[in-house]
Amino acid sequence: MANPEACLELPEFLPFRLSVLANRISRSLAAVYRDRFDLRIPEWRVMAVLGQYPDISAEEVARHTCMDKVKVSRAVAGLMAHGRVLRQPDPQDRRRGRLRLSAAGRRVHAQIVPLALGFQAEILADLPAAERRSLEAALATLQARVERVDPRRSDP
Amino acid sequence: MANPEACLELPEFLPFRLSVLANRISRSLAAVYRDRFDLRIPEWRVMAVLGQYPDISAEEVARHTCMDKVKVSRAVAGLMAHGRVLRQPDPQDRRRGRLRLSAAGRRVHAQIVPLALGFQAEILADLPAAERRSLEAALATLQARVERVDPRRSDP
DNA sequence: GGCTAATAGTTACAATTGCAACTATTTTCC
DNA sequence: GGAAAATAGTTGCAATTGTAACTATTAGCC
Repeated sequence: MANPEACLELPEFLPFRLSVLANRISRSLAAVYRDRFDLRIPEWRVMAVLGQYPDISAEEVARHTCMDKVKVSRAVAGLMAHGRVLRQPDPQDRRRGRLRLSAAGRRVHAQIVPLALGFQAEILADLPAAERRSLEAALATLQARVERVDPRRSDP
Repeated sequence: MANPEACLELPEFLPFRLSVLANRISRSLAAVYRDRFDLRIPEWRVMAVLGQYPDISAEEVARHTCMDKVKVSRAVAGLMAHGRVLRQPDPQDRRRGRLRLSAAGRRVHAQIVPLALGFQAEILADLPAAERRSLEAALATLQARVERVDPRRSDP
C-alpha cells in the first residue's frame, strides 16, 4: 500500500523536474538553431544522425532519433525543401529512400555540431567530472527502467 | 575554440537524452491520469499545488508549476468545468481569484498522489539511495545553470 | 503464382501549445 | 485626483504535434 495521505511536493517530483529541465534546455537550444540556421529541433536531430550515418532510410533515422516516422517524414521534407538533405530511391526496395546530407547540409552540420557541444559543455560546466559520469549513469538506468515499464517508442 | 570537426553522437547528447527521457516518463504518467481520471498533465499540476497551497491565485499557481499563465488559465478552466476546483473572487483585488480544490477535487487528489508517488518509486527502483541523491543534486545544479544561461520562465 | 500480412512513408484531421493582443483592475507618481 | 504603467487573467490565431487512415511496395506462405 502506498503511503496514504502523503503530500506531494511538485518541485521534488521527478517527472515534473525532468520535464521542466528538459524543456528549458530544449527551448534555449531551439532558439539558437532557429535564429542562426532556420532549423527546428526535429530537423536538427535528423541532420545529426545523417552526419554520422549517411545513406540510411527514414525508418532508421526514426530509430536513432527516438522520433516517430511522421515527425521524421516532416523533418526530412523540410530539410529537402531547403536543399540540406538528398533522397535517393533504393533500387532494392522501392518503398525506401536513402537519405544523406547535401553539401549545403554538411556545411550547416559542421557549424552546428561545435555549437551544440559548446552548449552542452556550458550547461554541464558546474558539474565536476565524477558527478557528470554519475548523472549519465543514472539517466541510463532511468531510461532502461522506463522502457521496461512502458515499452513504447518515440519521443516529443 | 570548440572541438573542431567533432562528431556528435546524438544518443549521448544531454539535451537529447533529457528530452527523450522526460517525454517517455510524462507520457506514461499522462496515460494513467487520463485513463483513470480524465486529467491532463497541466491539470494534474494545478491540482497538486492547490492540494498543498489552498486559496492561492492563478498567478501563484503558475509560479509553482513553472507553467505560463495561459496554460494555467486553461487548466483551471478545465478543472472548474469538472467541478474539481472552485474560484472565489478576491475582494481585496478584483483581478484575482482565490483557487482551491472542491470536495470532489480533494477526492481525486487523494487518489492521485499515492499513484504518482508510486510511479516515481517504480521509476527510481533501480537507483540506490546514494545515486538517487546524487541525481537530484545534479538536476538541481543543471536547473540553476540553465536559469542563468537563459533567464526565462515556463515549461512544456 | 497469387493472396495475405507486414513495412516505408505520406497525408488528413484533431488536440495541444505558444505568442500576441485584449479587458479589467490596481498601483505609481506627478 | 488623474494619467500612465503594471498586473491578473482570458481569448484568438498560428505553429507543432499525435493518431489514424491511407498508398505503395515487398515478404511470407499455401
